[in-house]
Amino acid sequence: MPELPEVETTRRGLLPLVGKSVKSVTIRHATLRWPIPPQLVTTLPQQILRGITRRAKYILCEFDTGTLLLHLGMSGRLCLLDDNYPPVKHDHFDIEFTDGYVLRLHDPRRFGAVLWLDNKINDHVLLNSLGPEPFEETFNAKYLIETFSNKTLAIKNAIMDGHVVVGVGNIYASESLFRARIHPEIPANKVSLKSCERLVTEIKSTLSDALSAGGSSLRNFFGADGNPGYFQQEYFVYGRTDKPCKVCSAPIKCIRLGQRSTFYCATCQKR
DNA sequence: CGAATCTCCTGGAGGC
DNA sequence: TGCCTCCAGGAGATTC
Repeated sequence: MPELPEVETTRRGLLPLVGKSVKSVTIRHATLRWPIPPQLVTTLPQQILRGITRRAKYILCEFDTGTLLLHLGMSGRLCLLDDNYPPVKHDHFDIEFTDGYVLRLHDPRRFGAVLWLDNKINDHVLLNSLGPEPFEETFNAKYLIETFSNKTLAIKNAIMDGHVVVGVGNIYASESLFRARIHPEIPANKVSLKSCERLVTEIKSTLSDALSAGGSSLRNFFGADGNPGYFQQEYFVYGRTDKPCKVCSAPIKCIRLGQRSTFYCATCQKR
């Protein structure tokens, strides 16, 4: 499932499309997380793609009359094709450009989204209450302490909440907590300032390490060019149940937290 | 309000 | 080979 580094890698891979003019839009399977708006077929053609930005895990394609919001869900992949190749199963949505390039959404589990935002995008309900981007200066230990002050839920669940900070998915939540030596079950409001400082540092470095590695490592991620644009990244704890901790050799534990697998080292991450 | 649970969906893995 | 069950997971919706 694409986490923030995969989404950002995908966005960068799509940048060659900026400046190009839309020729046609094809919707093959409209029922993603929400229905793909049918009016895209008539509104997008002849518009020029002005820019591609990102907020949280949303990819935002700017046109003159609005913004196309793309989300990859868990199994989504955006391919940049140099010709209109025959679609395969789960190729749900295409934007064909006048020079032959095609932006194609492939999403087997259909948790992804394609939406059209008319208004100022920051007013949209999906975007207007998001927390800071992890790489922003405003995401710091002081902010975390204040945000956590009334939160009793487990710290791991807290950092996966997009209203706290965006872009920390299940893999990087476990990885960041390990690197910060924080037990995932500690109530958020019990995490000390020192620990929050380490956590902020490690969330930033974990995500930026993954970004420089070209995304993450899950089997269904592909770069925007359609190739497996990643290499297997070494995790400290994620998916390493019972394997030795890379720091202390104790066996890695796996528990369920908020219906999600959570990995940690009981020796390195004290309660 | 916060917190926990439910839900969407398909493919792959494992059991028999 | 086939069928069944379980699991994976982003994040909004629902419930308490």
